[in-house]
Amino acid sequence: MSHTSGIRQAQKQKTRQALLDAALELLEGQSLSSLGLREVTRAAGIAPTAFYRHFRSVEDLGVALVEEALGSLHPMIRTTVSPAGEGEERIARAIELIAGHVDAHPAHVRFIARERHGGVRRVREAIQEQLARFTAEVGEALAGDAESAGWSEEDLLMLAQLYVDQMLITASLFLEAPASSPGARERVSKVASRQLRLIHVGRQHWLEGTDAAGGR
Amino acid sequence: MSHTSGIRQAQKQKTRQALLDAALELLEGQSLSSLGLREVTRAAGIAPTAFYRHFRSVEDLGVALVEEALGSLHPMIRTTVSPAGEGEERIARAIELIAGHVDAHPAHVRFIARERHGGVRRVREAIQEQLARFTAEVGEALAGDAESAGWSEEDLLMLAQLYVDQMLITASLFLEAPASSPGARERVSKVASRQLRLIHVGRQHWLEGTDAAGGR
DNA sequence: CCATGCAGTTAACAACTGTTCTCCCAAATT
DNA sequence: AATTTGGGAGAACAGTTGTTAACTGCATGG
Repeated sequence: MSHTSGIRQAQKQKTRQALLDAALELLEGQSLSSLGLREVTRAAGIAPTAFYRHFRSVEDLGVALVEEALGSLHPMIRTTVSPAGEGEERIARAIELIAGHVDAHPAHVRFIARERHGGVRRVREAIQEQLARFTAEVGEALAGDAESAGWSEEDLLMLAQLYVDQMLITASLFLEAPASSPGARERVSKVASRQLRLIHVGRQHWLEGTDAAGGR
Repeated sequence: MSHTSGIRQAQKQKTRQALLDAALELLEGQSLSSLGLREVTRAAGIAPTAFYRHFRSVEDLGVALVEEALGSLHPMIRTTVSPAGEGEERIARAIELIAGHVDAHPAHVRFIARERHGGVRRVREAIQEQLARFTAEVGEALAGDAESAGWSEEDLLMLAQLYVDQMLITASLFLEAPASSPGARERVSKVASRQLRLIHVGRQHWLEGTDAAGGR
């Protein structure tokens, strides 16, 4: 049996993490499909062959990175949609949360944005699966909101998808905005919050043209 | 001086196109940053060294592909926003146009979606530049619409950006929907049209909470 | 305290990469 | 008709790649 503690297991996970970290750093300047096994081990400071003790291939390493990156994104998305405060204030808080997360984990965000449509199928699928889960969660959170009264589950999901995609776009824009220039940051915030507001307005008047209003 | 016609020039452009075509096909299964020069020339049926007669590097080949891909996308985006017909019908036509374009040029669409956030900086920038131009054009088209009366130029641009991003997302979803399953196609169409409709509703009620209504 | 398990190393392999230089030959120019 | 031009081919280069095999040393379980 494998003890969860022990010097051995700890060391193994330590170099495993070193591999993940090294890969993530290298991936800021290239895509996963061009990331070499030797390249990663070199950056991590271990022999090429030791790689196989942790992953079967670079592709597997990529899938592990998806878990790591979207695991840290998980709590954020939930908080973003949390129904506290008035509309305008909620939007501002959501934007700040996104900006903060991009500042805290830029490499993770870049990795997801890049590999979401990237060249490695299994990684793409892993990201899609996680994002689908997020969308479902956001949908549930929206269902608990007073403004969602009368909404069909189908429409809630399409709105959730809109929100999730909008979050990713905004995150990627923050990533591109140079950290040195607060002006660029401010511009991204402004546009993103207006877009969220427009979606919010559309949400508020959504049922007016539907059967729920009594027409047909 | 160089004649624009002539057997020589024609042949050169023919093999140049063969390189672009071969690269585009290879890029369906990987990212540009992992595309090799020899790989491309092999698929195009020419010697590796002949590559340099057309491009300085694979990176340059990528930039040329951006021109080709977004050049063909150019007329589409314009038509999509064209202000003919009633709201609901316009949305349906826009979705059909996107679906049709994805069917006609799947590799181009995939390339743009993949490399927009991909690992090659100059290609990323080329795509960003073209998309910014599209956004500006869409903004102008929106300005000529009756529903845009009273809108600030700033808000028109943020709406245009929302539309352009939405188009790309929808296109990428069509790409992922297996061509064999018309059911998946139908589902993508349905969600996308509802999202467009929600944005449209938001657009119609945008000015209600603003200075233009007389408040403040 | 000894035997086992296993993370990590070293050496070697065939295959592949981008790039340079030299040559060829047909089209274009004179 | 003679000469220049330029797209393409061929060979060779120094590096790099993923993967294999056989090894070493140390934490672990009996």
